Amino acid sequence: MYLCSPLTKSNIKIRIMQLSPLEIIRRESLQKLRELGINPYPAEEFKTTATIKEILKNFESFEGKEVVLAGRMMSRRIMGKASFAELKDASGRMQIYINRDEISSDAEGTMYNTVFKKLLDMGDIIGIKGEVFKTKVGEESVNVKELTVLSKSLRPLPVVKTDADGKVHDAFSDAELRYRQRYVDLIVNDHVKETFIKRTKITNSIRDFFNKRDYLEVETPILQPIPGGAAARPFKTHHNALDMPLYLRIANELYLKRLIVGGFDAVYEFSKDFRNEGMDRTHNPEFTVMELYVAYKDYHWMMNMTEELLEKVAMDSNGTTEVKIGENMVSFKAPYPRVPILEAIKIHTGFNVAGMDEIALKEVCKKVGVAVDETMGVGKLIDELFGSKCEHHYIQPTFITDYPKEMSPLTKEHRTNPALTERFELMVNGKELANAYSELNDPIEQRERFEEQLKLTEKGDDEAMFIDQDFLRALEYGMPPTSGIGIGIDRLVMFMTNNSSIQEVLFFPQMRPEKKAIEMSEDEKAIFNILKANSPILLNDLKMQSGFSNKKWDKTIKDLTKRNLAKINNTEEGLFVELGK
RNA sequence: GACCUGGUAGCUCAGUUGGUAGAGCACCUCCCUUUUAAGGAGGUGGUCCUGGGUUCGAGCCCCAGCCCGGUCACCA
Repeated sequence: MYLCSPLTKSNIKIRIMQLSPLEIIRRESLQKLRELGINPYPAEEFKTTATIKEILKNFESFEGKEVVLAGRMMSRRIMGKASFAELKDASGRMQIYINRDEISSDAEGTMYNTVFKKLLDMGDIIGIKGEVFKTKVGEESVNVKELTVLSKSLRPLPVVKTDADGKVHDAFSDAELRYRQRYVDLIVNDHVKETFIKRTKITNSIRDFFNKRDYLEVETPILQPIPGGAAARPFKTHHNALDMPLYLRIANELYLKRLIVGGFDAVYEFSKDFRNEGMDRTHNPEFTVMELYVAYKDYHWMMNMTEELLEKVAMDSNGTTEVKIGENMVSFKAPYPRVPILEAIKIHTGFNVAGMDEIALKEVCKKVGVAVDETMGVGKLIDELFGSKCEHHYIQPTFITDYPKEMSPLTKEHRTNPALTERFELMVNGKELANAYSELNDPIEQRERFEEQLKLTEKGDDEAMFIDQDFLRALEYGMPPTSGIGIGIDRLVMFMTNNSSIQEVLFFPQMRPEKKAIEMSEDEKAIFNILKANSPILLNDLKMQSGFSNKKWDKTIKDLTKRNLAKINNTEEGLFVELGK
């Protein structure tokens, strides 16, 4: 069965055998190209000699010279025997000039009059050979001598125009269409492409920083028998050969620590993690975290490293440490203030909650208007106070340090205060960007912490909590004192590219599936196939050929006509059935 | 999960108290050899998200649903 879905929200439901008029014209053009002996999808390599960016950057050295370019035709201005078009390659856009007498070898000017003007469309991928020149009005252009069809486009692209002032008209801006058809988004929205190029610059910058220090980039399992390292609902799957459940990782922390046990001094991984939870502007079911573990370091060292890293990332991706995020100017220039979480709460609520028990803390929460419930322990209450009363104040990068122990089961106890841990979160623009610890490496305490967590979650949590015995075994062999950090890469990219939605920094954000094609039943297919071969056909003949009973025939033909796949015409010659439009 | 916007031509969008569905661009035909949101003349194109209901009559009103977005809740 032939399926096609026009680029339109109202027709996201996939139509059967229905092409839009624009698509029909393009398919006819495709056929005519073939009839002219032009392969619309040639196999040969097309060797280019330059990119558009190079030409525009060094125009003087290219002017008057011959170049070969390939790209997508984004617009056309046809003026009789000559035309201008816009060619877009991976590096940029430039104008090309096409003259009938230059590109056509025959007297009829077939290449120009028929191929270029009639059979090519906006969106087609072409190759050109020609001479670089400047037009009368000073636009850098290529005077085309040879035109090659490299790939015919069968669907019309959205038409986006930019005027002389740089103002964009009729922008392709519908978020749903942009995310579902990111390829179209990337073709017509240059700034979208820039975002993703910047994303790669950011990850390259981080890799460069770590590799220069001889930190080892590693890969650890995505399929894990025990989803550890964080508390979140995992995606569950099943391994057939082993007949056992497996989980997509929610974090890679416990595996990286095993590698530190194994004797690597510093390992890092860009980890695609998966969490089976809600989706919103800042959460996608799969997302990227960069985790780094360095032996013989503590969280103070990690803060210094983080400052240095982010300053470099800002420079490498934006060329400056001052980055505009929403309405705020944020400076990634080191150093960043360090504020203990209890200090932050004191500053923003006026209450010193240090040493308070659960009852006293709940009292404070009530006074400052933070909702509480029975399941909340000391750690959760402090976290809640910080989250709702303090977090949003930290626009400039700030390390919030020394979180309560209860909230941090993988973190080493604070060297001077046993109620706290050696942990920091880096806040930027009022949101968490990174989370780091002096890692807990006491295997006995680690086991106890896991068991405490188990008790906490038993209170009324639907998230299954497992104790990873193998991880504990590894710790029992001895892990050096280590500091680790996780940086939310999607969030970092959002900051550096000034996007407020995670979907803008993921090529293919998760979406609900488009509506399924309406499948034809076997009976409908049978009728439809007869009809396809003979349309129009006398209704009685069609019925005879189908061999269906009266009832079956009636139902099937009614379903087909209802969906416009078939049409019944009452004429003087009799009742005819023909293919629907 | 709750609430709020929205869904109309290929794209971006109008659409009055409920009375024959509109514009710009794109597309098609014609003119045009340095234009640039090219221009001029003419034309084609619609499951008004889906399904019910009210009505003589629904793009518009009512009910249910679908999908995007936003806000909140949830989320180490």
